[in-house]
Amino acid sequence: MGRNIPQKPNLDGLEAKWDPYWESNDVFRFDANKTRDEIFSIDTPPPTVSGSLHMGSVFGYVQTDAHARYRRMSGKEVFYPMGWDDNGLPTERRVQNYYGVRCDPSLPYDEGFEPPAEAHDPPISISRRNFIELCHILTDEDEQVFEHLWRTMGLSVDWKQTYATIDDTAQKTSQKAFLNNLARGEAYSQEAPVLWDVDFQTAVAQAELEDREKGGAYHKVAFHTADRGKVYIETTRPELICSCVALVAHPDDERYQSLFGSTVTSPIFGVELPVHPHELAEPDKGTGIAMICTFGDTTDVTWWRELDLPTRTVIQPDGRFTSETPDWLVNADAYGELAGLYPNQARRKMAELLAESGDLEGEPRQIMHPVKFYEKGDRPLEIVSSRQWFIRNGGRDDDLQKELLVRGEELHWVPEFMGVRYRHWVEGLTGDWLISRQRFFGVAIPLWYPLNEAGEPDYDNPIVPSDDQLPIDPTSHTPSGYDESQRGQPGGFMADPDVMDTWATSSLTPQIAGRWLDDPSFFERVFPMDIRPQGPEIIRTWLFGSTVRAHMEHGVLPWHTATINGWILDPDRKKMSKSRGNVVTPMPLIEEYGAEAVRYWACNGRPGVDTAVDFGVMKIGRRLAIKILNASRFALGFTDSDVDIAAITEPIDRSMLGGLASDVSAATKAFEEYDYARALEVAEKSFWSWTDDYLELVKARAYGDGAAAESAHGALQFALSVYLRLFAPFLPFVTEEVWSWWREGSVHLETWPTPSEFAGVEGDAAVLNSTSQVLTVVRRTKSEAKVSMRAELESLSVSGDSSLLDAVRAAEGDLLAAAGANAVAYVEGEQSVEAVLAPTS
RNA sequence: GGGCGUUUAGCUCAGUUGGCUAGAGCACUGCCCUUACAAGGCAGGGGUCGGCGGUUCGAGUCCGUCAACGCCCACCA
Repeated sequence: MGRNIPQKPNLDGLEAKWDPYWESNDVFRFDANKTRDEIFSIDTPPPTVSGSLHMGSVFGYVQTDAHARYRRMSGKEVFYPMGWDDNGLPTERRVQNYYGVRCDPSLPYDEGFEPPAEAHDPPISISRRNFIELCHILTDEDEQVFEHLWRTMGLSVDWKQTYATIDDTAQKTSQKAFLNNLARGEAYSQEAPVLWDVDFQTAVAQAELEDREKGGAYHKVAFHTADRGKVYIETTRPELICSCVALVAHPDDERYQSLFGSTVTSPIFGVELPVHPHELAEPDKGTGIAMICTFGDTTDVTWWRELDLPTRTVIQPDGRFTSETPDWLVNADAYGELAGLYPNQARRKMAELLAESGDLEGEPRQIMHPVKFYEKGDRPLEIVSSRQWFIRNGGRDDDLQKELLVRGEELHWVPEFMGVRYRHWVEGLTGDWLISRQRFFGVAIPLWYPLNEAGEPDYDNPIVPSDDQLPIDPTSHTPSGYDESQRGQPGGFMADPDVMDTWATSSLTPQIAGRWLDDPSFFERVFPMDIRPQGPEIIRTWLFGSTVRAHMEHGVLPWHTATINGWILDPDRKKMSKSRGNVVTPMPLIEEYGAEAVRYWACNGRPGVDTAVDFGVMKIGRRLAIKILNASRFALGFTDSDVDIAAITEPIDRSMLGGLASDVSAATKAFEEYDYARALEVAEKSFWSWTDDYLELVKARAYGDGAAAESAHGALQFALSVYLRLFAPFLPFVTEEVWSWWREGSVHLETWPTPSEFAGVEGDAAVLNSTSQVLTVVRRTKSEAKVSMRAELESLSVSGDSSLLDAVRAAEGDLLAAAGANAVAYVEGEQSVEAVLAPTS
């Protein structure tokens, strides 16, 4: 076998060389003919393609790839698909900004519409179908950018196993699962107050909320009692006085006992309002008595529901105050000042009105307080009553909650403490999972509603499509038994206009990637999956949602293990965010340091541990990769033939292999525990001592000939084969490059090294270890004397117990050559080494 | 207010069931062109392991407590 070893090997171009090779040779192709126990399946997170690429996008994926490569080498058939999460709001928002368009569902489809070459300003209004087409065009482009990144990073994905959360399979899967939920009573629709984003004009779910500290002001406002007295409330939202339905105080609050059961009238508007006791009212908050509006916050919703209060809505879905004067206002004149305003404008106006009327006590008191936002939104959420679809998630059902908590305990969490986040989330749920969104680019709720003779929909008896019709868009498909001309007509039907939230579809990634509906045999071979790798921030959404869906649909956990990666921080250990302008993107780093270096950095981050982008670590990774090239060149440079392991006879050679065998065990154990970082550390530490000590010790012998030289050649080849395989999960390009110098096929399809390979060549690790220690002293002596490492020794004396002396004696020839000594004196006694330099002539 | 995590050399981090004379890399200092590697190698200096208190023959490692930082959750009138 001829070897083709470059004179001056380097890392440049390895990504571009090996990625196409792997693809064209089907190296990572999944063979679905294997049985379930032969398969290792991965529920890869589908990245949001419309999102920005940053180091967080690389971090977790590389860690998962290391697992995938390890399992593949360990003999598993690895199911490693890749999905793209392209449906949903992020894509819509990106399309709006990218092209300068707005979706207007009332417009007709324009067949000849050409997307603007650059963002149009002001935005063009286009039909829903045109808008969706643009979403597809742009996500296709975004997906290519992601695929290019993943390939450059060397992810060992089977690129024939891809899906997108908006493709037909995903839509069909999502709709079928929803219809199953509906049939089993796990999905239901309801008219109810929901959290509402006024910019996107859609409902949002509890899982998508975040609190932000915002400035506000307490306004102390007088309500009037029947006996012309005043009762003060404090509110940050005086503009909602017109939607006030009651006052509330704690039942034990002495101050308000006399008011319970009586009524007060609101300032400005003169509306008569009851005063109720309720446990949730906190005596020490504000004045201890609060106004209940429909709806100012989620507590209002609780009071409204529990006290059975009327609904007086003033805020419209677009966030403005209604332009129609509400009919419940007694003094309606003032309302004209508020009509059409946004809440913050109305708040200022209302404060003026209250000041004028003398109902505002003192100046508003400025405070900072947490305000609920949609995580992708820019303005505070409002609460709007509307009809929405929900999937039960245990938020309103103790039995289901218990079942889901048990699932969380069954799941193997890596690291273990991440399971706590799941438990807390499930325990803290306050309602079912709101899945409907009043948006466009998503999987449609696959339902129609019959219209009665008055043209009103019967929401309780939706018209359900048959399985073979899926996927459907009810706004363009006609339900069977009806004619399209009956759409919107009395006695006819109407489509559910909503789409499902992205998570309602991505919670089914195991079913989508696993071909649940189209190929049951395939599904059985990959599901439940082995691992779900993901970030910690989506435990409450993706992980929990997936658990709910699999629990309901299949009665099992969707995976055996969840590996949760850490959070990525910028080089200054700050959270990366666009607004901070500290987002680090991967491509420039890959160009500067190489993909292997970035992979090395990612694999150095411990499982679940927050990790800063660290160029220093990348440099180390790059240096390691270069070292592998050079050491390999050395190890393979002596002979073109494979040396039989029987030729490995020298004690130090066998000693080196003995030590390597235990390193292999340690790395394997770490990988089995999903600790890729430890596996890398073990391999790296072992490799550096191999190059620093063993290679130096055997160098002279290896350059010679005869049996002693052949033993060294054999040991070098043997060890190199092991090291390349140990590093293959982390540094796939450089290991493949070296493998190609002397072996056929891909190193990534080779067997993971096992201790049994070492049978017959294992020696006592002490020989190499002891000799290395002696060599270190020799080096120190030379270093302190400031002479070359090639300087000759006049004498070399080793003291220690007999086992140490025997160990060194076994490697004496190599030690003499590496140390530059003529002889070693062995002395039984205290352990020490004495090296004396020869006088320089 | 509750929970989880982190706190080890100037920096970034290891340290697996308690045995450590506490490690690595970067940075710093010195030396070495040695035929795998100068985009390198060898060697060196540098730490009261966040504070306090306990358990133990022995604690970076276990327990309690406090503090700082980060994240998550919470009804935000």
